[in-house]
Amino acid sequence: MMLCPKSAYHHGDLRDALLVAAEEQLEEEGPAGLSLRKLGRALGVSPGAPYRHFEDKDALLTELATIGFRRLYEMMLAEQEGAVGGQARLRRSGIGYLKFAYAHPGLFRLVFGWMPTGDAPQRTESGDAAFAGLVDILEQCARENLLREDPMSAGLLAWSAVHGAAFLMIDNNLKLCSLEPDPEMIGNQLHHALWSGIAK
Amino acid sequence: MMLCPKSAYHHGDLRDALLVAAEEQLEEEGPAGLSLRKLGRALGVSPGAPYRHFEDKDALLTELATIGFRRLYEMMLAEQEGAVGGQARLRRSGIGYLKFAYAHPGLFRLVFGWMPTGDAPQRTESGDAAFAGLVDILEQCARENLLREDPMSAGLLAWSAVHGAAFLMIDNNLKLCSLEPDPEMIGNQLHHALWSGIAK
DNA sequence: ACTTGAATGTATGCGGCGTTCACTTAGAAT
DNA sequence: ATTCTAAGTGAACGCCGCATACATTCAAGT
Repeated sequence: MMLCPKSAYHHGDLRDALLVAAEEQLEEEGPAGLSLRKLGRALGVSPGAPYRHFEDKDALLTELATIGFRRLYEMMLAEQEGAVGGQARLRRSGIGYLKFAYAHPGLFRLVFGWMPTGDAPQRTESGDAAFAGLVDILEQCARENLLREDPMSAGLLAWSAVHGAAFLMIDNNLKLCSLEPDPEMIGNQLHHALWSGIAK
Repeated sequence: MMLCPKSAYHHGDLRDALLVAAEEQLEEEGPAGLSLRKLGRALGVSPGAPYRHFEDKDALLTELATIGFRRLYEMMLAEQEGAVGGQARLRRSGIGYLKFAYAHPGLFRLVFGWMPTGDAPQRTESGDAAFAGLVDILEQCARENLLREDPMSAGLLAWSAVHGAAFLMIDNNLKLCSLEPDPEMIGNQLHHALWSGIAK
């Protein structure tokens, strides 16, 4: 392992460098503006070099999406740290979801909105894990006898709501509701209405 | 207006033909796979011809997004036809939203997920109109004394939920909840949980 | 009917991109 | 020291977005 490359010829850690630079370009210019050649140029490497580490552009984006999904899940876990009770955990993990989307809108959109040629299996695995986390929380709620419905139905609504709010936030559509794009605030408001329903 | 072009030179209705063909390509290959040259080729016209009708590729996509937003709104209106009472209207228009996303996933993603260089004003207008429709329904609910919260808060949750469910549906993530991507069913389930809340 | 100007489509070319491939280099294993 | 392999080079191909100069058709206006 060569962490400090002395030779200009071999970069030493091109694969990781590509992923880091790719995420940066993704946030700045979207998936269309991301170019392997540009990445190579930015890292002082030839146009063909990235292909030693990724089969093609889709492969890089798929890996980025997989990493992004894992980081989203980690953010949800980190945010529930210390929360006790199913309701609090649900609220905090939703806020984690929104915080991630707000901090990394390009990556968030890549993870969900952009499917690199037919359901990459690794990405789906990450998704399974994240959803399993949500179900775990809702099952705790069920054990605590808090739920009106079965965990799956509640899970659909909870996930849909936070997922949709994340998109509305990063697409700057919240102004239609006269709301600021503040993950903490939106998350709390969402949770409140979700928990007790919108009807009398 | 020349609807049946006799001369091979002038297409006669290239602009509309481009939009139609573009939507087709969008659904088949996504916004990245959509190419003005390919559209020209498919319509038997030179590579530069589309630029007589659209300033650039972004302009075409922006127009497509604007049209898509309007059609989404129309589908929501059509679906509430005949429904009386705020609650029924809310449920039906949500189902219209989901039906549109399910029928035109590429267009739906374009409308929301893809922002062609900085907030095209027309697209935003269409969004305003659609959201105004939602607010109208919720204000009717408020007049009927059905709502626990103010219309805006309820609107945030309702829109978020249906928006998120639409994305989960077209990204084929509903299988994580063991649910079929059936707009009518999902819409009803969502509405039920939304209306009464998930908690006891 | 004739002219004229605008609208529409063609031909061509530039630079960037994804991708491939034959070649070179550097470092590790023997 | 030799060999083997992973990593990078540089040139090439075709496609793309886009710009420009040119050609053709249509619709008035006289």
